[in-house]
Amino acid sequence: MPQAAASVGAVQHNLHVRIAVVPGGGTAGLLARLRDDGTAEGQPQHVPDLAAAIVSAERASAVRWVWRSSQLVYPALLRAAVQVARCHDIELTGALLAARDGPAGPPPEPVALPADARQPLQLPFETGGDAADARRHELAALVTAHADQLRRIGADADPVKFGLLAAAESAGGLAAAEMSEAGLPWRADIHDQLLTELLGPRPPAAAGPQLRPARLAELAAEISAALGAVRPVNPDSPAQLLRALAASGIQVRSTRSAELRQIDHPAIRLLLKYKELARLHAANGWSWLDNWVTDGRFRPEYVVGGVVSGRWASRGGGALQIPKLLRQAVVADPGWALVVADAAQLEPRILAALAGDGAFAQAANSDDLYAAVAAAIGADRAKAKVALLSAMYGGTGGDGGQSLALLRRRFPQASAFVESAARAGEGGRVVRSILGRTCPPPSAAWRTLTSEAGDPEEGRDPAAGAAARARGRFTRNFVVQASAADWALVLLALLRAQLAVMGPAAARAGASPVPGLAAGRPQLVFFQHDEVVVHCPASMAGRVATSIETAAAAATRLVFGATEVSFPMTTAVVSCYADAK
DNA sequence: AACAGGTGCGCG
DNA sequence: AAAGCGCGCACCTGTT
Repeated sequence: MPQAAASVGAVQHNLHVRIAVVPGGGTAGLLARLRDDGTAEGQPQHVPDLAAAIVSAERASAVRWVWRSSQLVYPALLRAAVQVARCHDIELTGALLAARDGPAGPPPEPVALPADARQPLQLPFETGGDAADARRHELAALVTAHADQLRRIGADADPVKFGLLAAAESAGGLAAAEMSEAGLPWRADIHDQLLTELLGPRPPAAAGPQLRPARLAELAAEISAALGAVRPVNPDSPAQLLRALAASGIQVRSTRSAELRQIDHPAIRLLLKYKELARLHAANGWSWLDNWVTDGRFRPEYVVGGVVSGRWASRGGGALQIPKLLRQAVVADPGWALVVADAAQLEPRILAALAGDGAFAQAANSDDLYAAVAAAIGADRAKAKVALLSAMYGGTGGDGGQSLALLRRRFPQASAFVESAARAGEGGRVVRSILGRTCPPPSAAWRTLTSEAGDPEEGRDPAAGAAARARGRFTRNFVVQASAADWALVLLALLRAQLAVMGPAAARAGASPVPGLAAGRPQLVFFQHDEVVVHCPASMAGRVATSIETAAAAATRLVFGATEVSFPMTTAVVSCYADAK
């Protein structure tokens, strides 16, 4: 399928014409064509209309745009309805290299920037020689930094994989900006109705932000009464609550829901209900709606590589912690559909592919990995799942300890793989993901604590052993979580490329819901670790679903080469997000 | 009034 | 049901 072949190019970092870009001076910009070694070819070119220059260069050939940061440069282009196929993001790639090389590594060569560089394309008019000079210097610094990064990628122990990581991370930066621009379809009316049903009518703003909605006020009063408290207890205050619970004979160490659920008491039932509703009100109530949803779209800001493992984080709006309840408010536009796909049981499958454990890979070739593992060790599915998660996260196994032992015996190589990562972490070493993302080194405080002489298990600060084991759990998990993030990122990059070459649906499928982005085209609108959501004309949903399958298979091949392990996607075409599985 | 740290809970 | 890992955010409380 030519489409798939084209999309693989999206994450191969060395196949395209590279052009360095410095925007600035109103709609203008400065361009420099680069040779394979990253040096500039000829003189920098000043273009009065950067957006137009980018569009025409993209039409002429396959370009990888080299710029400081998609986060800075790309939103303005998107608002001008310009999408690019691929880029080299200096900041994101620099972070990957810095994590790999550490403080002792080559000094990062920062791109020297004028003070106004954080607002690209904002200056309405060319302001004369000084600004133009600054941009020429910025371009020179950019070209130098890029050449340095290419050299350092090439010097990696596995330059192909690390180059793939840099390309995928850069593609992630483009996808993140596009997703923020497109926004997740969000029906404020449905959200508001849900809040009103659960909490009571929205308190008038004049009453002040501290006023509880009716249902919460009612529950708070009932909790105080049920605890026989003389003065009203604020259920939002763990300290007050702990005292009031103790006074009525309820002994708990904390006020966590998990602990309270063990207790059978009328006040506790009310309290658990209060906590659930208060959380909804505080985190995703009317003020969230006011702040984050406009024109029927939720537009969060994603932080690509914001988690050390390479997962994305988000800034504001809690985009990656949207409660499942509120998926009811995520509804496709009329005539459009949501294609929701998540990678089933991703992390244990990743471990299977990483560890090269034949028996485990065979189990991971099943649609239900946990069931296959259960059959292999002769335990029930629930126990097998707990044991497997314990093996990946460093848990003690609890009452699943026996299953954990069976797991070690039946899948020795997979066990050894995570154990070895744990030992590395305990010893203060760093570990890397399959594509070469590197975990942070231990802090100076950790080194001081753990480096005291003596037997690791006795005769020293017990906190040292605890700290070493905690780091072991971190690195044990890192190799799996970060490799899963690698795989998901490559999938995202490939999918994005496939969607971009899908022609727009027939005009009558409806107008684009996103002015500025190509009309009638499928749009990525959400990415949450191992799950993607595409908003597309309903007539294209089948093709989008197929693209996701194709992208998953291609990602597996690029990241792991030939492997027996399968990575099935659970895909649903729905009009409401809540209806997906 | 602003800030830091602790607590708690949503998501994967 | 939580447990092991990774996050962001809101609220409370004590301090500056």
